[in-house]
Amino acid sequence: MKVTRADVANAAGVSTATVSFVLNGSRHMSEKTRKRVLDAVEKLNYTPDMVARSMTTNQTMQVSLLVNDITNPFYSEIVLGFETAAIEKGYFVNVCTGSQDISRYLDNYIARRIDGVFVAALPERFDSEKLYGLVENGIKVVISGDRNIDTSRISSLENDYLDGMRQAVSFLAGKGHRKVAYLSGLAKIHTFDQKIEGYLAAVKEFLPELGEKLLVEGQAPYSTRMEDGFRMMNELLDSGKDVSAIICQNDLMAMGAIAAIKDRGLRVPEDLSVVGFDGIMLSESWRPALTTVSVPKYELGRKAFEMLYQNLMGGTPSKCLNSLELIERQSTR
Amino acid sequence: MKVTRADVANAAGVSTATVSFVLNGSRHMSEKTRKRVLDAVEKLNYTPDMVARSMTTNQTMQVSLLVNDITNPFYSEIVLGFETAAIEKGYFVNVCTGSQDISRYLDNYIARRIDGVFVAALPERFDSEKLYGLVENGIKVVISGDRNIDTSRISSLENDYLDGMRQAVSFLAGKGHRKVAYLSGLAKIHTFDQKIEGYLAAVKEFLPELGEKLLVEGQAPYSTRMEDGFRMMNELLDSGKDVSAIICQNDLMAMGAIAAIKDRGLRVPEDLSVVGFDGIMLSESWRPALTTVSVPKYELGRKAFEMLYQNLMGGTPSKCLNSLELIERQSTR
DNA sequence: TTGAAAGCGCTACCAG
DNA sequence: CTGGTAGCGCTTTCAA
Repeated sequence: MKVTRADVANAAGVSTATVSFVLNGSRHMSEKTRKRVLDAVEKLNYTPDMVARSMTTNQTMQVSLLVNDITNPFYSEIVLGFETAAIEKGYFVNVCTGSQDISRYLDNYIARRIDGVFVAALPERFDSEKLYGLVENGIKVVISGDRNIDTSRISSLENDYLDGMRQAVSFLAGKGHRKVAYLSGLAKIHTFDQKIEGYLAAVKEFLPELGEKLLVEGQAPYSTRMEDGFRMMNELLDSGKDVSAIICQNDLMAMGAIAAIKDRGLRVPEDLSVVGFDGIMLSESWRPALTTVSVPKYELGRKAFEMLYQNLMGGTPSKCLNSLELIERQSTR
Repeated sequence: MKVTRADVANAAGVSTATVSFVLNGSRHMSEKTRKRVLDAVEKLNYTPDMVARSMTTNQTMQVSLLVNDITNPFYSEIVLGFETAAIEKGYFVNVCTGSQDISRYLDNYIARRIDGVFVAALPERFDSEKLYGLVENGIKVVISGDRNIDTSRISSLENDYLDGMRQAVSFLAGKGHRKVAYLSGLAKIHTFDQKIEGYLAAVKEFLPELGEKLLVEGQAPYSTRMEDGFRMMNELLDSGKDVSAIICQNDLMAMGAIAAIKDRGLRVPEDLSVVGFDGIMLSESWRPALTTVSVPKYELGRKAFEMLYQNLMGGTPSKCLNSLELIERQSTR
């Protein structure tokens, strides 16, 4: 029923080995045989079976991208960049949404012999030993978001959030803001939100007089969605603390925060300035358009695949630090 | 190096067949042997190789979800529902973003022996013969968005956009709106945007006096993103046509349209009412919060997998029509 | 320039 | 209740 290599060989009057050689171009064949085989392939409408091929080549030509939360548009563009680069090199891409237990995906990678993975999920959500487990099983991995990783075994692709936060605080301070709050949305464990660290350092540098730090933490493992921004902004407002500008962990939270501000009859940026992070497409169409510290998402996705690919081709794991750029729009004054 | 079935058999002092039987529970084994095998598995840290297994079982336990545009949050929730249901049944899910040539994904499904696919991409973007090609290769498929599909071969899961549009127009007419426009964003080929058909019918029913139809079409294959809504709204406003309410193909376009309206100093809903489609999470946090015809996205994803699963278990392709619900919020008056 | 055949790791039929 | 073993479709070494 299913057309196989043998059928093609038969139809072309050659051996299965010959068919392989012409199909994979792994050996020079006479033009005549080549044509005979190709004609047979065409006639029988033959499609090579990647599963069987994987058995012998020991590679699946499948790479995976594990994102933290597919619901956050931040990841969409990363996915696009990654996929585009991967397809160019003939890989099939597998995106995993992060909606389930992360370890589960990781186990599957081993069982399914995925060639490489780009993990863009919060390291709090899984045991990083598992990552090294992948490596031991011959799977190449690139991670984004865990600065404690052993870069001799796993490639690391980070964004310079320390500097990004510095830009944000410095920008607001330059506009005359003295009371700048940060809605983190991540748990206290500072290791995972470098932005907290960046905020603390930048406040010290630019707003030394700000006594009590206006830092709002989230709940474990993370609460960085739009509704979290909405809720946390309300909490901040309810607390009666004096604040004139808010920095949010990401654009989604910033949007939620703005909704909360508007619902109280306050205006952005007249009464309160808001800056986000990520620079998702939505941030531009949102009204007021968001001032945000933008991450080069598409490029990040591409870069991640490139790092993976180098590793796949025999190179050693590498590391890379992306710079961020503040984009001024309408939500700040 | 890699620990295999044979190693386990060896360590447990049994045959590979025995190992298979206890691991798959496909035959009853004595408690003693069972334990011996399980211990060996544990000790050697053995993971079954799904690739090899696929070779013999002729199924990969992998299903795929092909969305039109991962960038549209509408799909995120569908993905979540689909994935959750699939994982419950032990399937590995593969989401394809739709950023590339759709046929390419389809070809890959065959080569990689994917068990089943849920296609939620616009049928304009690929040759539907390809879909039947999948079926011929033993792949089960569920499609959403093509009402012309042969449901004896492919399962169909549609949303009742005809009724949804009827609800939208009737709702606006009930509010006293006489000049209701529709920003479609899809090409003229009415077959693919049932909403156009619904709009025309509903206008005829509720607004018979509306002479010139206020229908703004998009460019092929589709232009239904936020910036398209922004652009099309500007075009409509520039045209000087008299209009008091706008229905948009989806929420994203509605948001873009609102941004365009606000940029002209007009207000929503005071000057213009706007209703969207889909009911994405964002639509609730947007200000003004969007009135929208909501699609049960998570449930739709789940349902899609269930249909696929029935088919996979030997059932015949089925069909299903989802009802929609209008949610009134702040963008209409 | 081409072919034969030995696996890759697993399942499941046929024996015992 | 357990084992032997023939494949699944493909690649690639070794011979011809």
